[in-house]
Amino acid sequence: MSRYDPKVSEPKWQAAWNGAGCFEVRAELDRPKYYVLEMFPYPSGRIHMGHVRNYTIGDVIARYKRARGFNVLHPMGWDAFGLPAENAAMERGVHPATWTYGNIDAMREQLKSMGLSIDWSRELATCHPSYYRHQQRLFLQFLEAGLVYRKESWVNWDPVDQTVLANEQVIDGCGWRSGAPIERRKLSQWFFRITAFSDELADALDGMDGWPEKVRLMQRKWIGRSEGARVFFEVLGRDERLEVFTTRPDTLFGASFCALSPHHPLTAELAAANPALRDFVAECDRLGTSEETIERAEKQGFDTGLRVRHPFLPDRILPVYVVNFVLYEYGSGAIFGCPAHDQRDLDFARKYGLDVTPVVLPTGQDPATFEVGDTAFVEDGTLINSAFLDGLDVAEGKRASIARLEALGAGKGTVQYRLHDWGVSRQRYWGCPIPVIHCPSCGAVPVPVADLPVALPDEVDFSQPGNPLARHEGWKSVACPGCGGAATRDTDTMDTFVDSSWYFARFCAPQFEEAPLDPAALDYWMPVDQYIGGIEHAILHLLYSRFFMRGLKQFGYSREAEPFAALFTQGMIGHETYRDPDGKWLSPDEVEKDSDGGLSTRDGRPVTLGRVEKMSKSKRNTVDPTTIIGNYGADTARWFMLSDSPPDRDMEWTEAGIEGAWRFVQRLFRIVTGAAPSLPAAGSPLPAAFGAEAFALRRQVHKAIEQVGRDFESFGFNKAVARLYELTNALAGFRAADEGDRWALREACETLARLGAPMIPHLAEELWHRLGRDGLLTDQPWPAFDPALTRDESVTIAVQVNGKLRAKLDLARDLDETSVREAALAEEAVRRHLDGKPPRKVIVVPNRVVNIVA
RNA sequence: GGCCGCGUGGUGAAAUCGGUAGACACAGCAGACUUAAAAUCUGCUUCGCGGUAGCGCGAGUGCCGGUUCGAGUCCGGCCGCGGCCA
Repeated sequence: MSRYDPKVSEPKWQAAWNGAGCFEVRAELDRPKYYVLEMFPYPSGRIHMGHVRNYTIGDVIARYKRARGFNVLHPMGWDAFGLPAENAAMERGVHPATWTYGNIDAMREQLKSMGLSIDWSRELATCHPSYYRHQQRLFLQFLEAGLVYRKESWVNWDPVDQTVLANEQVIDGCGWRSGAPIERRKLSQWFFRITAFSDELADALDGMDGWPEKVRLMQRKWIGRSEGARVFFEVLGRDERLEVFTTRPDTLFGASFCALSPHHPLTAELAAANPALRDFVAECDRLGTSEETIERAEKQGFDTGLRVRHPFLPDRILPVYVVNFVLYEYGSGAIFGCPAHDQRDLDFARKYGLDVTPVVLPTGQDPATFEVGDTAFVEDGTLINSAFLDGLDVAEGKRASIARLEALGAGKGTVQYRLHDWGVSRQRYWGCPIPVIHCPSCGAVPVPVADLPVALPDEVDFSQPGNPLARHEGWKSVACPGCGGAATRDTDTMDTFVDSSWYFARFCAPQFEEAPLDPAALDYWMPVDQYIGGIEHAILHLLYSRFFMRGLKQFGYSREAEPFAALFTQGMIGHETYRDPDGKWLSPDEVEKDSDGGLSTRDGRPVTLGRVEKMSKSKRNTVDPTTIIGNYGADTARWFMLSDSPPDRDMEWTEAGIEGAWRFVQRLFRIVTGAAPSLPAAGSPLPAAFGAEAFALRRQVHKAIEQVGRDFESFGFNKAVARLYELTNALAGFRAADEGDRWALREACETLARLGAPMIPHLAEELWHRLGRDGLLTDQPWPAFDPALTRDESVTIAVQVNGKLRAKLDLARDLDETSVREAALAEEAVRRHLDGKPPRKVIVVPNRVVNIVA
């Protein structure tokens, strides 16, 4: 018998789908839509296993929903701007555009070989002027709406990439891409006013039940809404007040000092006249801006000599320090320190010998003896030593303190967020140019819409570090659109997160030219019904997209404020790691398994097996999807991806696993094609009667239809795989003897193909064809199950004595309780365990269990 | 340190509403076919004890306790792993 050859079948069916235009869709208002989207890839040049998993999951959903009658939008594009293209230009002298478009061509071919049900007519690349032109238009609309602004600000400067990074792109004080330690610099930057939506972005999370709770929590924390108060302290000898922010106005009576951020304006003013303070600030700067580093660093302060007056106690005078643990970006950049109830303040107070007065008493403690040692008391309790607040709890104390501050004009209740506005200026070439012209007399002037796009110049010089656009005089110099005078373009480009903040909306009408987005198309397709991608984008990309969507709504492009109705985050793919005797990492194809299970290199040196880790170039434990698809075909790769591990969990790629999937693909082909010649003609009428075997097979078939459908709806692909294994096993052991048997066998074979189609689409088409069916299986609706066949008429009931299984009964479904009880008590094993005594109690759970209490 | 998630055979896992723990697969073992190997097919495979065997008994879902006729599932405490935040 011939083997299934994916090298022949897969291109054949891909061509057939392509020729029939199966996946090219348009808005059809009378049909329900379903928009499936996987996070679009960065065109690095090759797909990796993470992509295979991501796009396989999405494709199963897309194909399943399509069979279920939905008008499915499943597009693909390229997140094509970004630094690697420039690195390639610097290292290899290839133009970023050439490099990027070449990579896109290569990866498109790889993705196509997976047999994905993608509407390729909608393909877009963010680096193409036909895309970024619209992005520039959107930028100007955000600008007009006051949602984009320019300000001087401290930035995280990546000295290796020579660019600015957003706070969230700084990880452990280092650039997220380069890994280089970050420096602080002050630059003029463009910002998206994401904080205009802080409350809304946080509040809307509550209703987003299609998102994992984990991601919603991460976003909520990122936004970091906290309620507190601004408190004004009178500065002695100066005609000004120091404003501090606190989340604990209830602890004001425990204040023993005030502290300024090294970047507070007052610090700068004092430092101008004080070299020692200047040195201290410089030392703080070396810490970087990472909150974690700052938190871990030893608390240090510098007494400015300034003194302030306590707002409630005119006689209480507090010292003002500049400290290394207060962030200028958060709150007002100044705090009051209450050592007894804040750990950082306590560490600081102990170091500098400041007063520690407890003002919150833990429940059950005696105020006369309660003392704070090395650990601040941060929980709820009763306020003491606090005049009019005494006796209140923390929440009441906050309210009362704020009320008094407001009455005295010494403060105000306020809400603070951790979220900052989104700085998007990047000093790079390969990004979307910011469509603004700087004129000496008119200031920052938007590029007129008619002049868009502001296209990137082709001629660029990458021989020096820094931004080639800033050195490109021919491109930079323009006439001011306002006054006509000599002016220069903004030479920064946008953070690539801007590109990915609206691509999903552009997919709705990617060729629409009049405007960035077609409101009618968005109205039909948006929101994305199912978004699928990695957890690493849980905060930034998803939060920026949610912000952008609110802008798009405001500009009338969208009626929806949320882009993604449901989100699924897939797990990572791991692989064993290997090292040679020198400790160097080895790739899986450099390692051989000996007959006794030991590992060695091809030249016979011993190999140390390391633990399973996420596939990465540095550990060399990657497996190339092209090789896998070349050797086994796309269906085998897809099948293994979906088997065994639930898709949200990390999975391990193994040789044995892919071999097992390959064997299944072959087995399924063998069984179905082996049975095909003996089957009744396709579409033969239902026989009048079935034998017991055929009836049992039909039951299993219809149960599988019900279960696999349910599994797909709930992302239980591993369970769907298990059901199809079961069905295949049943089919393999089935011997058809009469016409009814053969009819049931055809039904089983066809069902197997149809249920498997979303996961192994090429093989399913091949089987459908070999079973004598015309047309494409891809165009077939999802099979319906007969509810009469999914309910067994007899059930197995477990009989327990004192909760322990003693017997099993095969009884008619829904048999009356008395009969079930009798049957259970009549069991020999039950009688043995009852030891002749009457049962004390018998619990009968219909169709499931009988528990006899002895 | 805080918050969240997860702990089930040799391995990945399943158990949908508190009701037969281990479906399905991988790996392993035994057998059939074959000159042989591969492939394929059949069977076994949670652990312990007893029995020639069918089978019986006991234990068992990280640990300790609780609720319940009945707990992998619910509750409390602990331990371990992972993630996020600090």
